[in-house]
Amino acid sequence: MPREKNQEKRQAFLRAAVAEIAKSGTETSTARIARRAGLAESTLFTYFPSKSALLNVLYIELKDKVYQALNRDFPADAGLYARARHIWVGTLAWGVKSPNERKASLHLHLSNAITAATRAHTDARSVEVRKTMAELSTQGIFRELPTNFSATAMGAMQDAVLEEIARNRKDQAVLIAKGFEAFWRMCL
Amino acid sequence: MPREKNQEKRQAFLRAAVAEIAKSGTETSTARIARRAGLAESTLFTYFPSKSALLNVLYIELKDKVYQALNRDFPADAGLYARARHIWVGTLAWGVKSPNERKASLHLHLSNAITAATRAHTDARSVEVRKTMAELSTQGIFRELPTNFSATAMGAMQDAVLEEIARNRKDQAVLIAKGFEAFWRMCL
Amino acid sequence: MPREKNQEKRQAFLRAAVAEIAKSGTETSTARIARRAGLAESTLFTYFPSKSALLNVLYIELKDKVYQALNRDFPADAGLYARARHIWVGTLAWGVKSPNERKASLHLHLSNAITAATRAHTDARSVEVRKTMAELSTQGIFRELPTNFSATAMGAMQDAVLEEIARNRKDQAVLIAKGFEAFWRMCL
Amino acid sequence: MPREKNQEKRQAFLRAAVAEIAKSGTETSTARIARRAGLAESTLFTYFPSKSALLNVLYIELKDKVYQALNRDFPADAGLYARARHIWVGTLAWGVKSPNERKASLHLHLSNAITAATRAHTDARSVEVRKTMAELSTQGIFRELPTNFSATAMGAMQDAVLEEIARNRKDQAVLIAKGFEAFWRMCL
DNA sequence: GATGAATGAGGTTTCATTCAT
DNA sequence: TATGAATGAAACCTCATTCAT
Repeated sequence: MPREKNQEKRQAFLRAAVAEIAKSGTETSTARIARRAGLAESTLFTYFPSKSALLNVLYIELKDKVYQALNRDFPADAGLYARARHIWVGTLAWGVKSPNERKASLHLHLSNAITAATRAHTDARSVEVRKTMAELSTQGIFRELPTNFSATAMGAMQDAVLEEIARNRKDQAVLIAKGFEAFWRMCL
Repeated sequence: MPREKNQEKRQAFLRAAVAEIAKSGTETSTARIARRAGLAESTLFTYFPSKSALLNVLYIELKDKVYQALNRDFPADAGLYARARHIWVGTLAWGVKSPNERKASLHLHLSNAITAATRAHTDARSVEVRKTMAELSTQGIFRELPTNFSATAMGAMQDAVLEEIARNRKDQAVLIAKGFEAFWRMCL
Repeated sequence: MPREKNQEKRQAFLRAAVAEIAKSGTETSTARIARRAGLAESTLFTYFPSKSALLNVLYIELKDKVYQALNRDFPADAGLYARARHIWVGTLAWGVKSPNERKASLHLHLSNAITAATRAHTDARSVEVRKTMAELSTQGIFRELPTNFSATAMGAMQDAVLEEIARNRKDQAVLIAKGFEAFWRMCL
Repeated sequence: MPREKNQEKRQAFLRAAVAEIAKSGTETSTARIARRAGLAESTLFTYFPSKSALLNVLYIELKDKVYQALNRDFPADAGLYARARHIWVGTLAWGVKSPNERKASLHLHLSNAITAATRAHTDARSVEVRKTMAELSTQGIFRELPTNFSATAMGAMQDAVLEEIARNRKDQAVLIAKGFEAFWRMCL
C-alpha cells in the first residue's frame, strides 16, 4: 500500500480546496482546486469519489484540527473560568493563524453538501469542550436560557472578535482578552 | 394599466428567490427560481436583466423591510437601553416571522454578486440604528474594543437567539427578552 | 385602409433595419431594430410576417432604389462608353451618398435568408443595365470571357473604388472618374 | 504521446467549421460545428477556449495556407508581370481547389470576432505579395489612384473570375489566364 | 392597430465525472 | 497511479414569435 505518496497528493488537494473555498465558496470548481494543487482534475477523483466527498472530508479534518488543539492541553481539572478561557483563546488562536481554514470552515458549515453524518462525527471530538459549555449554561443569565445557548453565544462572540481582528491587525492579544471579558460578563 | 399584473409576477420571482436562496444559497439556478415561481425561466429575464440584478434588488428589498420596520416607531428620544432594546426586539421579530427572508439575507450578504452600490444603498436606511450602536460602543467593556464591535456582537448574539428559537419554538418572547438581558450585561 | 400611417411605421422599421444591419449584419435582433425604430418589437410583426420577410422586402427596396435612379435618366440611345459610364457613376453616387444602405445591401446579398424569388425579382428592374453590360461583353478581352464577366468585373471594381472612398474621403469625383478609366481600359 | 489524436480532433473541428461557415456564415452555432465534426459540443471547448478563439485560429490557418503557397516558389527576382501573374494564379488555384475555405475566409474577414492581433499576424506572412502590389501601384492608371487600389482591384477581379468558374466549371485555366490579361490591361 | 407580456428553442460555456491508456 | 480526453447535463441568457388586451 503506497500510503506515503498518496497522502501527499491527497493533502495537496485538501490544501488547495481550503484556499479556493475561502476565496470563492464551496461552489468553486474541481478544476480550480486541481489546478491550484498542481495536479490533474481527474486525479482528484482517485482520492475522493466525488466533490461532495472531498467537501465532507475537508470539513471533518478542519474541525478535528481545532478540537485536537483544544484537547491537547485542556485544563480539565481547572475552574470554569480557566476552562472557558482555554476554549476561547484556543479557538481564536486557530482562527487568527489560519484565516483561510476558518473561512473555508464557515462556508462548509453552511453548505448543503455536508451531510448529517459528517456533522455528527464532529460532535464526537468535542466532548470536553461541550462539557464545559454545558457547565457554563448553569451560570447567571444562561440558567434561564436553553442549554445550547452558551455555546452558540460564545461562537457568535468569537466571530465578532475575528471580524475585528481581520479589520484591525494590531493588538490581537488585547482584542482576544477583552473579548473574553465581555463574554464572561454575561456569565456572572 | 398592466402594472398590477406586472408587480404580481415580479413579486412571485422575488418570493421564489427568497425560498430557493434560503434553501440552497445564492448559487441556486434561475431555472429553479422560475420553476418555483410557476413561470418560464426566460420570463425572469423580462423582469430582471440578469441573475445578479435580481439578487441585488432582492437584497435591497429585504434590508429595506427590516429598516423600515425599525425606523417606523424608533424611540429616538428615549434612553440608550430603550433604543438598543428596540433594535434587538425589532430585528428578532422579523427574524422569527420571516426565517427564510433572514436566511436569504445572510446568504446575499456574503455573495460576491452584491455590489458596493447596493451595500451603500442599504447603509442609507440604517442611520438611526447605526447612531445607537455607536453610542453603545462608548459603554462598559465596549469602550476598550473597536467601534464596530458592539454591532457585530449584537448581530452575533441575535444569531444565537434565532438559532435557539429555530430549535425550540416555544417561549420566543422569553428567549428574546432574556437574550437581551445577557447582551445588556456586557454593556454595564 | 389606413395606408398612410402604416407606411410611416413600416418605413421606420426598414430604416432602422438598414442602420442595424450595416452596423452588425443580418444577425442583428428584431429587438434592436424595433428599439432603433422607436416602436415595440411585436409591432414589427404586424408589418412583416417574420424577420426573414423583413429582410427580403428590404433587399428588394434597396436594389429597386438603385435601379430606379439608374433607369430614370438612362441614356439609352447614347454610345456604349456613355451608357457604361452612366451605370458606373450612378451606382457609385448611391454608394457614396448612402453608405449604410450599401453596407446593408452587401450583408443581405450574402444572407441565406434572401430567397431565390427575391433575387429573381431584382433582375427584372435591371433590364437596361443588363443590356448595356451584355454589349460590353462583346468588347476587347471580354469577348474571350463569359458573358457575365463584364458585369461581375464592374461590380468588383466599384467595390474597390468605394472602399478607397471610405478610407479617403477627399476627391470622390476624381476617384470615380479615374476608376472608370481603369475599368474602360479593359474593354479596349 | 497523445499528440497525434489531439491534432486529429482539432483538425476535425477546424474542417467542420470551414464547411459550416462557408454554408451559413460565422454566426453558425458551435453545436452545428461539433455535430458535423462528429464530436460532442463540449469537446470543442477543450480544443478552443471559446468560439471566438476557434474563429481566429481558423482565420490564421486559412490565410497562412494561401501565403505559404504563394511564398514557396515566389519569383522574387522576376519582372513585375511575372510576379503579379504568380500572385494571380496562385490565389486562384487555391480558390478553385478549396472553394469552401475561400468562402469561409471571406466570412471570417468580415467578422467582428477576428481581432486586430489576428489581422496583424496575417500581414506578416504577406510581405512579398504586398511589395509586388505596391510596385503595381506605380504603373499606368494606378499611379493616379490610392496605393491600396491595385490590391483591392486585383482581389475584386479574382472574385469575378471565381464566380465565373463556380458557374461554369470548364476552362478554368483559360478563365484564369484571360482574367489576368484583362487585369493587366489596366496596368499598362 | 399597437403593445407589454410571455415563452420554447436555442445560443455559448462550465462543470463534475468517466474512461482508456 | 495519474492523466488527457471526452462528454451529458445544466448554467445564464437571447431570440423570434404569439397572444391578450
